[in-house]
Amino acid sequence: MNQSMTYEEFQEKVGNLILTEGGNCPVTPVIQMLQGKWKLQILYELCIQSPLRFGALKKMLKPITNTMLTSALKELEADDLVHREQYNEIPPRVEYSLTEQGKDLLPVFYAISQWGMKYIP
Amino acid sequence: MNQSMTYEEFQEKVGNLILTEGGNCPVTPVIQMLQGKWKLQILYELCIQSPLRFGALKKMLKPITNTMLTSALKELEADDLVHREQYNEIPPRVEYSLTEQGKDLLPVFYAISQWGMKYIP
DNA sequence: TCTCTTAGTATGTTTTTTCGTACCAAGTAC
DNA sequence: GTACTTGGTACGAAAAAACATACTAAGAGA
Repeated sequence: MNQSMTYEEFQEKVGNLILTEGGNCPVTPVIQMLQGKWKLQILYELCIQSPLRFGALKKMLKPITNTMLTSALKELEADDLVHREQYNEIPPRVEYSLTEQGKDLLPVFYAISQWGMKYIP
Repeated sequence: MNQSMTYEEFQEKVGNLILTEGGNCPVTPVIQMLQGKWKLQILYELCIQSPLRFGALKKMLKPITNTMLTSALKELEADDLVHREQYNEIPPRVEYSLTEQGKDLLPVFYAISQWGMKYIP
């Protein structure tokens, strides 16, 4: 969407879409999929830099615990947003990157960054 | 952002931005502000239809409880994303709408809806 | 042999969210 | 006088999320 779309245009476009789809909303399930303390953060880090190893990701999201990072990554993988590549080396190496579906979330992060640049001091 | 921006272009643009801002990232704080089970849902409902009364909002987010809706709305109001207009009538009437800052989140929801239309069956 | 490495897992506990129920004001309709 | 209305609040209980800590494999280097 270009930045010049008005509120009313959005209501018309997306609002009508939702009404005509009969409850099959294209936004609500996505919101739910991205819910959780770390998911958006992880996806965003992988937008900026990719692939990233488990340890690197952990360092970037600093106060995160192993358990949290593991479980969030598993869920993102299950939703096919993140790809996990395991190399059978010692010590182990695992690299995480965005899938095509994950990369398609870029416009979301771009829109967020636009808002942030306007309003975050 | 137009849909044709590539992953690499985003990395370059936003990635450089973050590096040059020295940790003052325009995305992370926004993500955190929008965190919580109901906040994005509420904002989205107010994108589609506005203003909405407390009761109407509650109906749209159906399994939500009074407590949750109240606290989420308060936080959104504190972040100046949602405006609360109280009419002194009996029975009480309170209407919620997006502020200008709130309306500026439209591109985010538009981007989400684009993703949803592509990938949600 | 001892230590270091990485990418986790297992466990139990603490902290945070969320829920459920009851309650309020104060005017209108019956 | 009774019930109904709305937009909440208060409280404790239940559920969920997050945490800290300890542990693993299996090779490299000292």
